[in-house]
Amino acid sequence: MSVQERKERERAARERLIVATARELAEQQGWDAVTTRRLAERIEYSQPVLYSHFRGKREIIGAVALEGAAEMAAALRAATSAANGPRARVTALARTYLDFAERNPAVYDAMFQLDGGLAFAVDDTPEPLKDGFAALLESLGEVAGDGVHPGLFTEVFWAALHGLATLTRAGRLPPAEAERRVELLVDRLTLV
Amino acid sequence: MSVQERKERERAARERLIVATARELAEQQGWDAVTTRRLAERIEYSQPVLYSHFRGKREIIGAVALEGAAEMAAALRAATSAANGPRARVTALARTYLDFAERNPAVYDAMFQLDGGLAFAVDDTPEPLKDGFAALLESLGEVAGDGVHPGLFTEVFWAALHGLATLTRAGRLPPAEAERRVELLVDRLTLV
DNA sequence: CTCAGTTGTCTAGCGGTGCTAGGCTCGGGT
DNA sequence: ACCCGAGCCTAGCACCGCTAGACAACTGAG
Repeated sequence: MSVQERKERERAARERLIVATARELAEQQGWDAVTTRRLAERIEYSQPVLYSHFRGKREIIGAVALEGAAEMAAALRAATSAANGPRARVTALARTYLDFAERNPAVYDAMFQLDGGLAFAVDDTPEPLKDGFAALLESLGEVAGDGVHPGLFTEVFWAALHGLATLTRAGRLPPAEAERRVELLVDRLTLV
Repeated sequence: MSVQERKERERAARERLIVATARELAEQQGWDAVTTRRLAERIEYSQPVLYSHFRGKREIIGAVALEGAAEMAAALRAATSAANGPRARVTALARTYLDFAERNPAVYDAMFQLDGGLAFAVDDTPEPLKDGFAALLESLGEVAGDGVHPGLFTEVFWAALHGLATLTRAGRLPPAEAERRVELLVDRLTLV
């Protein structure tokens, strides 16, 4: 039976290699450069091997997105747990979110711009995505204000962060004033 | 000279036809379905004709985006001019913005999600785009609050709207509570 | 009225894409 | 020792954006 186990381990390792390589290639040259041929060449296998792990390119993007969601959730929790008081936590959260988006543009795209075939905001949403939202909710729920549903508030705050992240990166907003926009957003949206 | 003028008119008409057809096809079946072949077939010309009007597909997307920006600016101005008082204007603005994004998803994508080769937030930004931002600024500048730069406030508010629009349409936010999110956003961000 | 030249359009094709059918090789179980 | 199936690759499909080059039609000069 050990042979089979070894094969499964190797298979799992190769799957991680595919996802890591796709992510790396996307960060280096953008998602347009992540073609099945190039990806296959980089992992030193032929194209069809990719399809024995994933249904298609979309699923590979989805796998990168899930990896990114887990990382982002961890980053957000690390930042907020190091801050004192609700207000400071929210500021740290916002900065960390935008920082993550700026430092990992390809991963951020996989999560929110591209079609990775992932289900959001429904029952069978993958765990990392739910957990990412939960990480936001933990800090933002504190400052929603009385009578405001924490989930709804989190959605609105998140949408604002997402808008800032995407518009800035797409050149729709000048990057110079980014920090002042964050301050304004936190100032206005949070109570306390 | 009249012959030349007629040809120019026909040429301009055909260019409008290309843009209108691209937009229609994108709204019907998504931008993925807007291929140069299909587009050429719909306008009943061969592919190369497209390239005598536009440098490439990107420019066609850009043309749809400009058309959309002009329409959106007009819609925003119509909505805000019909509302009484700064606060009501902002609410009307937000609703109209999100409504436009929902009703014209392909056009909204052309404006803000896809690469239409357009320059934003710089000197040689095309007029319709500047005007769209101006339409936002007219109503939002009123409620920025003392000491807050109207342009900066407009950028933040716009980012929030953009985030709501894109996340909702991508299935990242449940559509049911959309109206309550707008109310919350306007409540918190606007002073007065 | 003829004819050269320009203008406009088309056919055909290049190099790329995501994806898959079918054959080959090689290792494991009997 | 042999057979068989898993695993991988080569080759190819249909499509993509884009373009070179041939051809037709119209313009304007003689």
